[in-house]
Order: sequence, then structure tokens, then C-alpha cells
Amino acid sequence: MPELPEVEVVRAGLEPAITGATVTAVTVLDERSLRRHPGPPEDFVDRLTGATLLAPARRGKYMWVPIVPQPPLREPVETQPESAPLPELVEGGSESPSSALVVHLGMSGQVLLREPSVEDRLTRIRLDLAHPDHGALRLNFVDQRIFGSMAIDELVPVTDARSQTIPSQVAHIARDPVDQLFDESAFLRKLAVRKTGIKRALLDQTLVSGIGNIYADEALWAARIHYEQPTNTLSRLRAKVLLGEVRAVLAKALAEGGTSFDTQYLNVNGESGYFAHSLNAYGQQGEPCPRCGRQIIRETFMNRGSHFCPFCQLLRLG
DNA sequence: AAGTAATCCTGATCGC
DNA sequence: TGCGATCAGGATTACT
Repeated sequence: MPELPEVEVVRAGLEPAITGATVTAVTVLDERSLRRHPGPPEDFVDRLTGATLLAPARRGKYMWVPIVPQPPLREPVETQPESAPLPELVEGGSESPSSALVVHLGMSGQVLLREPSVEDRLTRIRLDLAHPDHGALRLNFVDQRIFGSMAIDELVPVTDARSQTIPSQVAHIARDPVDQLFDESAFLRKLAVRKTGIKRALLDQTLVSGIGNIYADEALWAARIHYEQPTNTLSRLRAKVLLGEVRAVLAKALAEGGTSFDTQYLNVNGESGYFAHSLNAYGQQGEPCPRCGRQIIRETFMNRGSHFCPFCQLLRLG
């Protein structure tokens, strides 16, 4: 479930269930779901098996679970070559983790928490877990289109805060608008010099992360801005209003458990969100605009749909 | 350098 | 019922 609210629903659902659990088995059913793993599938399995999972984190549409690797088995002393002094790298219980399981849901990914041995159709990767308090459980990574992925990646320091880390493959995206450290003035500055349409900019994860096609259309409708309005023609005030609408729609969707059009987009317990009932523009082509009553239309844009009210959301040029 | 199209995929659904 | 076309919530890559 792709956009920020849906990913956050998954992250929040995972947190109490898997934090502190140990991975007992890893089954890769389709290697294409490891396309973002920097190494062969066996490497993914080896690094994850036996590892302990810490509390899941998120930025934008990416989620990751920091992992503490299985402590390496002590080699029998007699096999140690020479007597090279070994660095005391283990016992670092207070050390912060250096790697994480990175999960991206793509267009159709789901993370489902199940009783042991439960199977789900279209499962691409399966993790069997043992939790000290909750016992055994199974995590099925389901993904119809295989645009999503799992990967083990190194955690690197962020550049804009102390003692925070992020997977290296996520480091290039901007913070999301619900992040306390989101740099609003930097976003507005970049927006002002961009030469592109506003929707393209909203979907550019290096400018602001977490927004996808649904919430871009919803926020633009709320702010009464046409999706092709050039970014450099938006006043700072209009841009700030738009950002406010983005935050509002993301928060409301999160409160309602995300958007589910059908059984494909579910939380970790296989349940739908309710925000689909609150959509004003997305998927509402042919329906009356909730504000002015005229028909919402859909246009093809970036190989997908843009939904808007042609009366409320006028393209203003010049 | 920056902006935009092309590409990666499968499965559900719709119209004929 | 069958079959092809269409559509889907994303991000990276390769061009211009």
C-alpha cells in the first residue's frame, strides 16, 4: 500500500508485533523482489537468518527494520590463524545497529502478519519469526506487480540531524511533510526555482517524500490548484497553503487507516482502510465536485490519471 | 544540469 | 466463456 499513510499503517502495525523478534527462517519465493538487495539472494537469507529485529522506522514510502545480526559463532581457538589480536566486536549490546531490512511496497506490496504456516497468494518473500513474548509468527511479503522490494542495506548517518541513521538506498529522498525535521523553507525555495508542473514536483520524492498519485490529486483539489500549474508561478503563500493541505490529507488518511479500493491494499492484519470514502477528486471522474457540483474529470498524465475539478482548479498562466 | 519519457511487472476487470 | 485491451496507489534508468 503505497503512499505515506498506508506505509505508516503498516509500520505501526508491525512495531508491537515484531520488535525484539528473531528471524528463524527466510524463504525467497521470487528473487525479483530482491532487486534492490545489493548482493545475491543467498546473501539476503544469510544476513537475515538468526537476526533480531528492532523497531521499524519510515521515511516517505520507505520502511526499514534495523537488525542485530546473529552473533558469529566463536571459532575454535586452534583454527585461528597465527595469533592476530581479534577486535572485540561482539558484546556491543549498546551499539546502534549498522544494517536494516528495507521494505518498499511499490505499487502493490503488502506485509501480512500471520500465524505460523499460513500461506498467502502472491507471497514473494516469507519470514518466519520467533518473538520472546508473542511466540512464533509469520511475515508474508505479498506483491502482485513486483515493483516493491526487500533488501538488507547499511545504515548511514543522516546529514541533517545527530545520531540518526537511514539505509543508504533511502538517503537520497527528502524528509516527508509529517517529519518534525522536514525543512519547509528548503522545500519552498526549491519549488520556486523548478520549471515543471506542480504535480510532478509533489511526486518527486527528492523534493518532498511520501506523496503519491492519490494524495497529490487530493491536496491539489483542496488547494484549488491545477496539476500542471508551473511551480515557479505559485506564490510562496499558495505553496504554503498547498503544503498545509498535503499535511491535512495525509493526516486524515492515516487516521482512517489509509486508502483501500479493494482487497489488494490492506494493513498487516489484512484489513482495509476507510479513506476511500473521503476522496474528493481521486477516482471521482464523472462525479460532481463536492465543492461546486461540476463534474470531476480525469486526464492522462505521467502514464497515470490526474483527477481534478476543471472549474475549481483553473490553470493560471501569465 | 535538469526535466521528462521509457521501463520494470502481474493480475483484475471490462468490453466485445 | 473467451480473449485482448486497459488499468493500477512507484521509482529508477536512460535519454534530450
